[in-house]
Amino acid sequence: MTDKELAELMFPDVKHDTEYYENLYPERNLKEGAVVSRFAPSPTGFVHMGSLLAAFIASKVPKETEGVFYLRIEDTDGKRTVENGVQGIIDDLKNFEIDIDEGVVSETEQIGAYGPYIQSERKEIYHTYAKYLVEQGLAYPCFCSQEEIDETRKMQELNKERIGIYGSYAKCRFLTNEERIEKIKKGEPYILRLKSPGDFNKKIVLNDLVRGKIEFPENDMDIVLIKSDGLPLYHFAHVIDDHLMRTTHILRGEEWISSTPVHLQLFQVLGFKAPKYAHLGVVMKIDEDGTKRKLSKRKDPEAAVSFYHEQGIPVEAVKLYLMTIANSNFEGWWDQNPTLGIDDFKFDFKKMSVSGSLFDLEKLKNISRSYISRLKANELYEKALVWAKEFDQEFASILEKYKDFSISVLNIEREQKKPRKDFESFSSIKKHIWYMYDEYFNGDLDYDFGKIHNREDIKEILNTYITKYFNENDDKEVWFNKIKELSNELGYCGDMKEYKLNPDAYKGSVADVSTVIRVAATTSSMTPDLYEILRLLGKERIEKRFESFM
RNA sequence: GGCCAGUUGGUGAAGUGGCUUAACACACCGCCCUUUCACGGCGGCAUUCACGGGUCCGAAUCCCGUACUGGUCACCA
Repeated sequence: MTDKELAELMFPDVKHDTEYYENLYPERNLKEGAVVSRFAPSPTGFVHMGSLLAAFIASKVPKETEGVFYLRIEDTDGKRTVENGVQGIIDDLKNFEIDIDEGVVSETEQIGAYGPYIQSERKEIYHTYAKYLVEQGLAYPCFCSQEEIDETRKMQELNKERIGIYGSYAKCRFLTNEERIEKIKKGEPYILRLKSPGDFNKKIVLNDLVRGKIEFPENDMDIVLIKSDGLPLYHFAHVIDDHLMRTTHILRGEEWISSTPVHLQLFQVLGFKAPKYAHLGVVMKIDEDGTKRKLSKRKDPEAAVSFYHEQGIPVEAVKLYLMTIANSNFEGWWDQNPTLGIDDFKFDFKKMSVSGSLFDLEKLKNISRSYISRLKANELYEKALVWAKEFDQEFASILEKYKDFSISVLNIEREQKKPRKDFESFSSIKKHIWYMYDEYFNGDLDYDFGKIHNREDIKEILNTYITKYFNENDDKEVWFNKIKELSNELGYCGDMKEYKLNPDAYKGSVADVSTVIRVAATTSSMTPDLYEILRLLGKERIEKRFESFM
């Protein structure tokens, strides 16, 4: 019996030969140096920081080289897939403005000429290549039961041997085709294994784009190619798909490094040209017990990419953060080129950190603060509004109702060489400016006065200010001079330097007087420029607030 | 346990044999500026690059060993 007959018996449904698919999915006609890469998650729900980093880099490099970035769904393991998992991934990518050129664009839609981009829809393709391997005598059916495999493992553990199906442990490898065919005809269940040509004593070199040369023993395990459910194992699917989709660069997490020898071998056995590999360091977190570990979807809410979307951390800020993790020279570059964006920066694999970096939320927030501070007031307004419409409708309606006013509020101490950096996210805006809106400025308000506690003193300051010194039309200098006069009139020191020299000679200083006005108008002793705030609030509102306080 | 990789301050890191008395950024601390809070400015924060040996006139940088950390060893991806 020949291998061909065996193959025919095992894969009776295969209609085409491998040539057919090679022609169906021809080499891409791209310019020299164009990178084709992909993001290929399994649909387990949402994207987390670590995968987002991989997706981000994988999308950036093609962008730089006029290549192609596509999304493929790896759902060959039914147990892993989660309801709405695909949609979750698509949403997360969309939220972070990682655009795909090809692949799965919605639960029901795929675009591009190299599909299908969902592995469970590619069964026939895998079978075609599996059949080819059987025909060539490079793969064989294995009839071992799970129990037998476990048995072998136990024995190997006992003898301190390498664990796995290789050499003489690959029992079914030595069956004759007659025996194989007979078993199949009897209906014995089987899977497909690679007849590994590798030699454990020989070395194979992986030239990783990030890590450089890594040397491994060749793979000699007869790994599973097709599972009993007829779907391929990851390794097999990866090789077939990335070849047929003409991927040039595989960017993935470092957890894949150790299986790369298997992949390289598969490429070779199938006669494919192997792509370039770049294994990215994973994003880590310090656990409660002080140890480093991979950021986990289940344990760490901040690992979910949707968390940042909800928090209103601008997508640009997250990308900026990822870029600084990916290439540490980016931060300095951005500082030198504040008007340029990530797209203008050239990513460099060699500058990528090899070991997994700790996820630093503080740093992210800081970057977010800087980013927001560089926005024009109207840009900030628009972005904040988009966020609020999704996560804080009440605030959104207020922003819309008082559009110009809101932009003015957001503009306080903004468009200047060193703008304020008090908003770390869109969600934090409200807590900094709520008092500018009467809708929020009511009910039981909590006034936080500084040094001056005496109610009579406070009343005196407010009364004198509003009756004698307040004029809406004053410019800032006049205004502040009046505050000084007011201070002097009531026994506070109008000059800070003088006050610091002689604090005991006065009831307090102009700073204390300002604080009283500030707090009466806003309840908070920590606000940006008082003059601007009073100006925007307007006389009527200020009077009302002072009165209601008194 | 086998295989692979990594180890520079609280964090991210620069650094590829002399220019390093170890950049820069975040965090933290101090001072200054200042009508509050911020912003900003200045300064502090690793006598030392996991440890031990070796090579060399010279090592964070090269070699060996040890320790520790991470990854991986499935009909998961």
